[in-house]
Amino acid sequence: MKLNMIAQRLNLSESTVSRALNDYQDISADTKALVRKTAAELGYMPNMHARRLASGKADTIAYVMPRSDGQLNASFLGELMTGMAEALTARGWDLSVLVPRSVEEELEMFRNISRTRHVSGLVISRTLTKDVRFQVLKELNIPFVAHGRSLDSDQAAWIDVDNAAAFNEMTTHFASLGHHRIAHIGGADTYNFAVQRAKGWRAALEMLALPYDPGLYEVTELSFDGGEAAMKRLLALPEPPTAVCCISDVVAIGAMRALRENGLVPGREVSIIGYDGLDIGAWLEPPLSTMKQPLQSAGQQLIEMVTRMVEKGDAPQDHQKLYRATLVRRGTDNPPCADWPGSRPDGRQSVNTTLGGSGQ
Amino acid sequence: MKLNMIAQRLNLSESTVSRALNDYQDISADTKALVRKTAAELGYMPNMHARRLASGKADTIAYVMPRSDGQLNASFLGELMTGMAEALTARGWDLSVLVPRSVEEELEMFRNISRTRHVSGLVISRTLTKDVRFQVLKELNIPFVAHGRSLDSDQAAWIDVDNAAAFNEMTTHFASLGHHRIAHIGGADTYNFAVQRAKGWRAALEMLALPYDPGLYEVTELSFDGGEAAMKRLLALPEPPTAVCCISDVVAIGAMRALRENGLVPGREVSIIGYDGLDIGAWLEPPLSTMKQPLQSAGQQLIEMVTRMVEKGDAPQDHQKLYRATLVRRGTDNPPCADWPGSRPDGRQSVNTTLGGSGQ
DNA sequence: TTAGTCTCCGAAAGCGTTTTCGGTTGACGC
DNA sequence: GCGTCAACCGAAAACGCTTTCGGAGACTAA
Repeated sequence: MKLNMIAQRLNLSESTVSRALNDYQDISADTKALVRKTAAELGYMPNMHARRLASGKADTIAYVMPRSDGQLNASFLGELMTGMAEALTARGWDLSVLVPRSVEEELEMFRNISRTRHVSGLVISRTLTKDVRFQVLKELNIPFVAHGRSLDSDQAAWIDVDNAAAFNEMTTHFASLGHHRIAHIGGADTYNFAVQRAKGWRAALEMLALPYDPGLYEVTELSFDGGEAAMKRLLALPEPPTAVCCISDVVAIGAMRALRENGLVPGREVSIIGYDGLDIGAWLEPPLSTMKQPLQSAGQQLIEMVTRMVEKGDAPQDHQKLYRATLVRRGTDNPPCADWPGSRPDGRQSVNTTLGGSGQ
Repeated sequence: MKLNMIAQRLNLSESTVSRALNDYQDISADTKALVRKTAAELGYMPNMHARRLASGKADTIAYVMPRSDGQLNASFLGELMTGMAEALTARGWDLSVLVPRSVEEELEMFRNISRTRHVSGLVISRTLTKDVRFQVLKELNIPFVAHGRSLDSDQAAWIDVDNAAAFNEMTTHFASLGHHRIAHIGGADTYNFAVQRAKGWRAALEMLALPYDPGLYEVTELSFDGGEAAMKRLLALPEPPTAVCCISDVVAIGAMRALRENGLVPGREVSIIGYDGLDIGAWLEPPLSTMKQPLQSAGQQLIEMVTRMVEKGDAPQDHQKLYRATLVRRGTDNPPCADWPGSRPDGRQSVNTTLGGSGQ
C-alpha cells in the first residue's frame, strides 16, 4: 500500500502522486481528484516515519505531565488530554506524553527533543513562579505553550485562568455576605497560581477597606492534610476568621474536617469556598462552594496555539489567553453566624451529620 | 549530529557505527567502546524517524484512553500513565495517547495502525463484557494488552483485579460484622467488572448461606447520581438492607447522600463499602470504607507485557495477571444497628432480630 | 511566426538509519 | 606453508516519502 503502487496504477510518477495528496498548487485539479479517489479505494495510508523523515516534520505534540505529587490533579488530566487529543487527531497529528521525574530529567528531555526534533511542539503545565523552562525552551527553539503563567512567561504562549480575579471575586462575595474577617489558605509561592490567588484575595481586602491581618494568611501544602492543618491554625487564633478562601477544593475539604473536629459546621460558623470546581464537592455534607474554571476547551485551545506556532511560525506572545472562573455556590458560603466566635464551646461536641441548616 | 559525523571522525563506516551502537555481535568490544564514547561526547542522538523507517519498528505504545463519560476515572489516569511512561522512557520508547470518540472511530484507528504500523502495541482499557476489540485486534495482528478482562479475553494479555474475590471479601466482612441483609449496587452488565463484582457478592451470599433477595441487587449508572438513586430504591424496600456493597466509591458517595436525606447515618443504620480506594473517601463524614487496588505498578506491568509481545513475540495468553484488592476500613462499615429498621417511620418491624445476636 | 508565460508533471536527490552480504584480515591446526 | 575458520568491518541497497528543479506542452501576445 505504498505511494508507489497508486502511482503505477495511474501511470503517474510517485512525486506527482505525493504532491497531489499534499495539495500542491502545481497539480491539476483533475489529477488531484483522480489520485485521491484511487488512494481512497486502495485504502492508502502514508507511512508516518517515511513522511516525517523526508519532510523533517514530526506532526507530534508532547504533553509534559505534571509529576503526580499524590494529588488528584487527575480530574484535570482526563478532560485536558481528551481535548488535546481530539484537536490533534482532527489534524492528523499525534499526542505523546512525557513524564519527567525531576526538573533535570525534564530539561534533558527538552534537549533531546531539540536535537532529534521528533516532537514538533510542547504543552507544559504546573508552571512555577520562577520557571526555568521558559528560558530553556526558548533557547532550544522549541515551540511550546504553557498551561498557566509564570514570571517568565511574558514572551511565551500560555492559557491561564485569571486567578487574581477569581479570588478577588471570592473575597468580595464573602464581604457582601457580611463577613469581615476573611482568611486565605494559600500555597507555596513557588507556584505562580498561588501567588496570584493570594494577590487577588489581598487586593479585594484593600478594595473593601478591610484591615489586613497577617494571621489570616496561611500557607500550606496543596493536599487534604495541608488544608486541615492550616485551618486548625486559623481556629487557634485569638480572633478566628468567619470565612476562608481556599486555594483549592482539596485544601478546602481538609479545612472542612478541621472545622468539624472543632465542633463547627462548615458554612455556618465558618464559611468556606474552594477552587477547581471538583464534582465531588457537590456531594459533601454540606456541599462545598467553589470556583469552576472552564477546562473543557482548554485542551483544544492549547493545541490550536502550539500548532499555529509550529506551522505558521506565529509569535508566542500573540497567543496568550486568560479565562475567567465562575463562582458555584453550593452550601458552604453563608452569612456570618451571630454566636461566633462569641460563644465558642470550650468542650468538644461531636457534630457529625445533623447539618441540615445549610441553606444554599 | 548524524551517524555520518561520528563515523568519519573515527574513520569508520556508518554501518559499523550503527551496529556498534546497537550492540551487534560482529563488532569488536574495543570498537564498540570507542564508538559509544565519542557518540556520548558529541551528544549524538539518533533520528527516530529515520531509525523507525529503516527498521520498520515504531518503538511506540499507544494507550487508548477511555472516553471520559464525565466521571473521575481520572485518579486512575494519572497514576497509570505515569507508570506506563516511566517504563517506556526507560526503554527509549514513546507513549502516545488515543482518544476515540466512538467504538467505530476506535476500530478505525486500529485499522490505521495495522496499516501504517506507526504504533507497535496498544494498551486498551474499560473492557466490556462482550468486547469486539479483542477479536479485531487479534485479526489485525496488533500486539496489545488489556487493562481489565472480558469474556473475549481468554486468548489475550491482560491485567486485572480479582473483582469477584474483592466483593466476596467485602460481603463476607459485612457478614462477620453481623449483617444479614447485604445489598449490592452494581453496574450495567456490559461492563465486565460489573458482572464479576456482582458475581463475587452473590457467591459470598451463597457461601454464607444467606438467602438471596433479588430486591437487594440494584443496577445503576456509575456516577454519584446513580448511587443516590439506587440507594433510594433500596431504602424504599419493605425490608431494606443493613449493609451495601457498592461497585465504586463514586456510587458509594452518592448512596451516602441518599442515606442522609432519609435521616440515616452511613455506617450506623446502613453500612457501606465502596471500591477504588479514592483518597477523597477518607475525608468524607464519616470516612468511606473501600477496597483499594494496587494501581501504582499496573502501568509498568502493562508496558512490560506489551513490549515483550512486540519484541520477543511472546504469546498473549502467557501474560495474564490478577491482582488482589485490599479492604480499607475507614468508618462506614460497622455492626448493624439495633433499632433499625425496627424503628422506621412507617412502623414496620424487623424480622431478623432473633438472629441478630450471633456475630459470625 | 516567435518569443514569452503558464500549467502540469517527471527525474532525482535526498532524509538518517538499518541490515544483508561479502570481503579482508589474522590466528590456528596440520 | 596451505587451507579453514572466526572475527571484524565496509559497501550498498533498502525504508517510503518529500521537495527542488527543470522540461515538455499549451497557450497567449506581439
